[in-house]
Amino acid sequence: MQLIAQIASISLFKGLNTPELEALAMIVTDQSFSRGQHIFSEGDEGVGFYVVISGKVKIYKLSAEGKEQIMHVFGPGEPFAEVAVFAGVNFPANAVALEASRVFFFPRRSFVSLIKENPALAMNMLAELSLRLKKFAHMIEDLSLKEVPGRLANHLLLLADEQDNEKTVTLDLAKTHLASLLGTIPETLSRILSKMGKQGLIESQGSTITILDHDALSDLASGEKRL
Amino acid sequence: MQLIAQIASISLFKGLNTPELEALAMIVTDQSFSRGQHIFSEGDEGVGFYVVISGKVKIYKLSAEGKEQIMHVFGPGEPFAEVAVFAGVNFPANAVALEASRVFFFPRRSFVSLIKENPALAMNMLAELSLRLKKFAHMIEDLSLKEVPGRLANHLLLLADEQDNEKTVTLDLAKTHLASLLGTIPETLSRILSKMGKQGLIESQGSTITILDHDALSDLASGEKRL
DNA sequence: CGCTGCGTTGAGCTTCTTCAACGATCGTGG
DNA sequence: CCACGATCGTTGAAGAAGCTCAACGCAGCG
Repeated sequence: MQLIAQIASISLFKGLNTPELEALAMIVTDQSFSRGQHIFSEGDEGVGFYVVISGKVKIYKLSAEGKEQIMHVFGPGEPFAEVAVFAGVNFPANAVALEASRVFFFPRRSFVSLIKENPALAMNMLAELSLRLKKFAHMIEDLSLKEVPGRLANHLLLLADEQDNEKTVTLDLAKTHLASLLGTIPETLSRILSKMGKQGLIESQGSTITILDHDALSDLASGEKRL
Repeated sequence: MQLIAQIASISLFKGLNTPELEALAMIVTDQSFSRGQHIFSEGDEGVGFYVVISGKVKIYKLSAEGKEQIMHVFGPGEPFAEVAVFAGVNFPANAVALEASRVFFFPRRSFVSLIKENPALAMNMLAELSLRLKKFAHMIEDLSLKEVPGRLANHLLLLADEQDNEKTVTLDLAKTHLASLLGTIPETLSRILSKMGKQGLIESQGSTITILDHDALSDLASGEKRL
């Protein structure tokens, strides 16, 4: 059946055999959300976790004044909200579909019993959480040790790497969202992009950015130079 | 034997039976570090993880200009550097003993095989990593959404809570370190402490701080008010 | 066609950092 | 046991980075 195949294609579940995948198929719920729709809110009871099948989901926090910090944007194949499952706490952030999205939901109780029977699944989950932790550590480092141009440069280089394209990068996020992900606001991002353009580091046209001076971006990203 | 008892008292290993604890005792290395001594550096190969037995260990990152961001300070009973074990990567940060410390080291390979045999251990580790993730998420939120006074207020309230003392709090860290943990510098921290004092929120004498206006601190911590 | 969300730009201001100086404390070696 | 150096904490003055507020063009969509 198609469902099993879809579950098997999730990297978190790789290495599982057919009966195990079937067990997962038994407990999963298939959910769809339209653009802008709320998946859960900070403080909701953490009754399970999700895997993005298609679309894009942002996890974010809001300040008292309404400023948003995006913690993560998840795409197809990526699990989110696992923390609530294993720490046994309420969701510590909000989740919204950035575009029409389909997600699989795995309820906590059933999933925990599966994982207890299944060392491979446990190891996959440990690896996943560890990587997440590493990303967060990097984010903390960026926020406190680098200025916005450095964070942006870093992000652009990462994108170039992911997209296998030395020179031309396509922003996968609206600039407003990118600003929030970098821990700043759209105005600041806009100014810095234009400054980078004037100094010949990049060329920016809409969501397409051409990297003109890779080395200068690297220097910015490592905090060795300033704009 | 004493070693087994010490291992058993580590909360990460709670619920394990005697043979399992003995297996851990077989692979552990007992290490001691004096104040200021280096435990590992960013980029070192992640060959295992640690548990603090006594003393205090700080995990931190350095910027290009030498500014430090403390990611975490671990005390007795707390494990650190697990990420390297499960993500199979090099240490992403530096570790130094803040005072004379004793730590247990568990080598990666042996530990991974133990965890594969042992669902309870896996679940404990998952819970541990999840909590860590939650703390980091909170730190990111603080860094990007709150100003320094808010972060400090938050920290003081947390300490008061931990220390079960509504009014009087003892800083467990040198102010220089506290500043680094809050993502700022000693000068700024000092100014804010004195400002909080002038406004009657706290009274600060060395590392002892008396909370005079709990509500005002709460307002600061949630970002609803300013100093 | 108007509306709404996005992106950009300018001016002013707040917050925080930098640089510098100085007093206090603490541990250590003479 | 004292003296010295090092670390720590504090304070002041100046500067930089980024935020707020406001205005405006532009595109997409209902």
